[in-house]
Amino acid sequence: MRTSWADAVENVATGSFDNAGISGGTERQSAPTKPAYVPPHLRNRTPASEPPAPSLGGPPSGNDRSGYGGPTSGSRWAGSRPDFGRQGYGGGGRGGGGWGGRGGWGGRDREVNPFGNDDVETDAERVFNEQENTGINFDAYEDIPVETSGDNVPPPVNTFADIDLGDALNLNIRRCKYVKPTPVQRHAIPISLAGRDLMACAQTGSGKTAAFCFPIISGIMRGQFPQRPRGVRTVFPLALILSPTRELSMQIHEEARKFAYQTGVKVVVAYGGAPINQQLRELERGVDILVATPGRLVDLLERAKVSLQMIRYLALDEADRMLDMGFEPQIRKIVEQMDMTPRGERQTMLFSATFPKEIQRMASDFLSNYIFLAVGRVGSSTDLIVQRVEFVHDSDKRSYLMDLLHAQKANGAQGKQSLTLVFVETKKGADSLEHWLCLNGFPATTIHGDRTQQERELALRSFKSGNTPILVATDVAARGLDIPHVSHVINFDLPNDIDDYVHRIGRTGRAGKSGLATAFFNENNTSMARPLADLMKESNQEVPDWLTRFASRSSYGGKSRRGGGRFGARDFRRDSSYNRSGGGGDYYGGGSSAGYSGGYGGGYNPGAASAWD
DNA sequence: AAAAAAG
Repeated sequence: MRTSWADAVENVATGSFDNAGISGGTERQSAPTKPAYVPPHLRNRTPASEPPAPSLGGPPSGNDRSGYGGPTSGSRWAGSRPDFGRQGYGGGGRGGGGWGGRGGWGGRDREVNPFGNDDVETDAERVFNEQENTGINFDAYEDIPVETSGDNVPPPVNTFADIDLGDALNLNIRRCKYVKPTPVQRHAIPISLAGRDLMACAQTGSGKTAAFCFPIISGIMRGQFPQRPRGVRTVFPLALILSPTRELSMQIHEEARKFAYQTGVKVVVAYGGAPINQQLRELERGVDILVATPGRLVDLLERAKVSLQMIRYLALDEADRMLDMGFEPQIRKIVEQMDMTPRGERQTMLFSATFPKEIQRMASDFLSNYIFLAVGRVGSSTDLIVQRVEFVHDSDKRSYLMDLLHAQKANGAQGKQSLTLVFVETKKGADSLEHWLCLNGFPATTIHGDRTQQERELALRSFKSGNTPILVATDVAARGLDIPHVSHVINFDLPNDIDDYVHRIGRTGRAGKSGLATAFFNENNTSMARPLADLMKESNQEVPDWLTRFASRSSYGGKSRRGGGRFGARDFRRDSSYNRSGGGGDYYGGGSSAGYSGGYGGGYNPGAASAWD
């Protein structure tokens, strides 16, 4: 079934795109004819040396589609790849030449080096650093449970060298000291490079950001895009990355800037709570990839500072959160009611560690003939995190907390570097606990949505640096934040959703490091007893007897169990209750997907079913 | 019921 890379790509190019659901309802305004977009790596070349560009001329979306659908076009998706992109931007500095492509860039400022120093390490250093930097037992990767479903799933790769990401990006990968792709990267990158939509479920701390950034950057470097209008005050990013919190957007931006360094791909971030004028100035200097939180983006769209009509890539990080009750209307507005390129004509990638079925169903509105990917963690789920639950009445929580913090301090072995993240339920509770900790001589700070953005960022910096090694946080810090050296996550108040718990404890045990998670449980948390006990059992944790008793007593109103504990979720399309609806044709390209008719995706390998069924 | 996200 799986053949070669090129075949897989070819299959995608020649048939299985779902175009059916799109052509009807979506009418897009024709943009005026524009000169062809010059990709960054070609900007200082003479026309004679350029590869034949697909003819562009009509509406940007329509003909770009034919551009990557056509097998002979030599487009960025197709199997036939001209060698542009492989040379001319390799040797470190990308040389001075004035770029013709973008207006007003003649005196373009020098790109700030996002890496501490620009040296690419020697091989000896690389070997030395390999374990320290990855910390992951790569030998165990063979055992990692992986589930894919959907049509013609491209096969995974084993090394970055197996994928042609381009010299500039490869150099940045080395600068980041990434040696091997993580499991989610091994699977997700080929899928994205093949132009497919993707719903990816992978554990916290498993390299998801790079998994969606690499294909986006690579695609923009190679892509042929219509020239974006200049001289207007509206900017036209090619890629949009949305995340649920400002700090996470900042973090993604910082990472993406490293990956995009010296590729000519410009990454800009926009989020609320910060002066908009500075962000506007950044935008006006040019943007290929926009990283944003929903509120600020809607603001920018309504002011017509940003247009989404040239978006080719849409990525939602923490996608399940983005589509939950609070966020969903805003996301729907951005994706469906503004001028966003319709699904099928853009590439959409959804990533999260958890993916409830109801959210998957909603998310499929944004996707076209997508591949579902679930990648487990090395070993069993959350193997690297030791989870403890203690029964603590609300009135005793503070003194219990103090005991834990004293013990941590006395332990000392982890030293100054050891950080403790304390989650509470409410903003008020966060302030009050921080105040109390400080009164009692514990160096604590707090982050939550009632603090100013400046205070939030200061708190996070102070925590990261070890200056205040205790951070009291609401769920604003539950997802995605990569904070090295968090050795202990304390759920002072348990969340009401097991998925939130999973994300919270995922702030420790990152990048192969071990971590400890302690939860305070009492009679107010009975609804969490069952899912918590199940989760702990699945991750080989010791479940206290009293919790088991609570679990068996509690009626079960929560969400159904995750697939065997190896994954955050499984493809809802494989759930029989969704297959009889007949709406399935929506997702599988209106019959072009013979491989799926049995209920399993064409790329699914039946021989391995016993591993997770 | 709370948290996040615009000002």
